[in-house]
Amino acid sequence: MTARVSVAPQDPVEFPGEPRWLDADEQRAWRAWLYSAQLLMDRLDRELTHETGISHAYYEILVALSETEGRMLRMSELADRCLSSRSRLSHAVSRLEERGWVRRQICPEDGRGQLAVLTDEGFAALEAAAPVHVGSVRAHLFDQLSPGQVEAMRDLGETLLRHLGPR
Amino acid sequence: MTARVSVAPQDPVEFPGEPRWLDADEQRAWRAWLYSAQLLMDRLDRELTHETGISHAYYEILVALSETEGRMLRMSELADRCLSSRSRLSHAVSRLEERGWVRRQICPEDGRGQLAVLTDEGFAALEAAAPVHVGSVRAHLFDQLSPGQVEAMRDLGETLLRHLGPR
DNA sequence: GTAGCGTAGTTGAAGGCTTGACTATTCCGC
DNA sequence: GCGGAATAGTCAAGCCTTCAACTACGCTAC
Repeated sequence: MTARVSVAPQDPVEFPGEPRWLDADEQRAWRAWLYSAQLLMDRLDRELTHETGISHAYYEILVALSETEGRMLRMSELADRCLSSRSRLSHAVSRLEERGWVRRQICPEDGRGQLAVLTDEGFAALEAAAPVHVGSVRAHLFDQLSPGQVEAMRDLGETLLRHLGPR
Repeated sequence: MTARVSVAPQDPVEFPGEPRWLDADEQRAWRAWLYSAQLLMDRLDRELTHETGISHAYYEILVALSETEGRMLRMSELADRCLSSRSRLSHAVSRLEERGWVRRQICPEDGRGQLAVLTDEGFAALEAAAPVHVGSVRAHLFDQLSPGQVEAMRDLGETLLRHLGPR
């Protein structure tokens, strides 16, 4: 993490000069954010996987598909929505195909493209998993926060998204 | 159904009946948090790995060791501080050992235990990486936020940690 | 029509992570 | 001391992700 190690006055190319180290308050804020984010994601993923056999990554794919007209999306569009690389998504869809939850279909408008289509079995699996996931998010996130904190969380997230966000 | 082996000393969550679904505001807050957290972590890890060849996971191990008296820790203590499983840490330390940055040492007080010790080379690698990491955290996090937002971030993180947190 | 380039998506190898089993050691009650 | 339970750590198998090719198609200009 942000160790306060002193460094020789030699300039690394991209980050020249002595960096502005984090002060004690920033340290504390950063660690609290990092630890809580890691623990929360880990917890949600574990509970979902354990109760339903669906990892959070797979869950996001199923959700993204279920929210579209026709329950289908181009592979790259799906990858973008899931914050996933093309390659990663391709592998993941292959594994979902093996489970019978998604199938591939050649895209009519663009011969290069593929459509990932959510099957009825896939939708049923999602329906079964959704209450578990919502339960976890409530228990470990919303039930722990005041309305003001929820508001702050949204504000924080949206501010960061404006900087990091999809282009 | 599932055996539900609870690893953490925490109540397993029950998911009875119809869940309390997220309303539109909660949805929005949740997605903003989730996406921003994923993007930020991904960004920090990528920049660090790209500039220094050290992944964020390895960086955390080096930092944890560097902050202790004697720059050494028991394997399990190190795993806890890095939010890592024992197995994962054991693998990671093996790879850090191959790089010459950490070495294992039998624990004098407990024959079962191992100490992970940060070498001088490891400390030097950390010194070189630290400015890069701090630069990323500043650029993508603190430079984007107002003082009030930083305060809110700390509050949020600490509130969640009280619920999820270690022991 | 075809050359050249950009885009969409897949693939395979390499390596990291997780799970569960396994060894070795210590602790504790007798 | 001794036997059983608990603890520390490692290891192997399998899954997942990444990276760097690679195939296939579309678009534009000549």
